[in-house]
Amino acid sequence: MKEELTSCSSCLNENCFIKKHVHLEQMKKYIERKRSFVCKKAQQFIIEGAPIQGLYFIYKGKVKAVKTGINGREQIVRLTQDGDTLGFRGFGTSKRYLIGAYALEDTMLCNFSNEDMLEILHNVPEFTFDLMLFYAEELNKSENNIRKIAQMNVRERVIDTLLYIHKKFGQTNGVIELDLSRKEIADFAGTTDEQVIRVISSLKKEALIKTVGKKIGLVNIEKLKVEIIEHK
DNA sequence: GCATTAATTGGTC
DNA sequence: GACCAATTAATGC
Repeated sequence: MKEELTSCSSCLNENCFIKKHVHLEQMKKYIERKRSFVCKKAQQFIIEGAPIQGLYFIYKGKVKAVKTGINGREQIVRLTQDGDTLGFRGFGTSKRYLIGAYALEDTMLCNFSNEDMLEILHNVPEFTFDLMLFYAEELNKSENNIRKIAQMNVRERVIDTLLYIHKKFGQTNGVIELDLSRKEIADFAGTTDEQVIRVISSLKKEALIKTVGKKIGLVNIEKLKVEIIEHK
């Protein structure tokens, strides 16, 4: 992971917490102290259980956050992209990261140290307020995910994750802009890769989706939405 | 082009 | 619906 220069002033991520408050005078000194680096595709930059080294912000790229479960099975708990925040779950209360994080493509990251983050939380109320709203929203999302995994069947869960990654990462040239393996879709939907493959091939037969190599494209989004509408 | 890895399919429990 | 095995497709080097 080599060091790289990313400047907040030229950053285009309007949804980034740091960027949102970069105009505040108190933020200046922290921004100067931030560290940034590039993480290559498939590399891990947060290790579950390792000591917390501050908060990460994605400058550009895509990342999965995972929790390791029983007999080594992984659960993808979050997928993130430009401007998103990582490592906030254990922040403040835990000394160690509660998740692991892997780059899904070459990703440029910004990192603020623990000390700086704590100082920001104490000194910049606008920032703290926004972060609190963010936590509330994230809590709601994760509760929704619990419900989905508990109540939806496999087909519905796969459709749901396809719709989710489609919405979050978009689709160009008819395929979703995110390189997830079938295994990773399974880790997200809480099932196995074989199940995912089976759902994908029946959806393909029904002409609701299409595949180009390992890439997936949604063809009939409305029909897919109808299938899971009662779980919304 | 070969070797490794991922996707797919079929079968068993 | 998970786990296993065999085949085929894709990808790295």
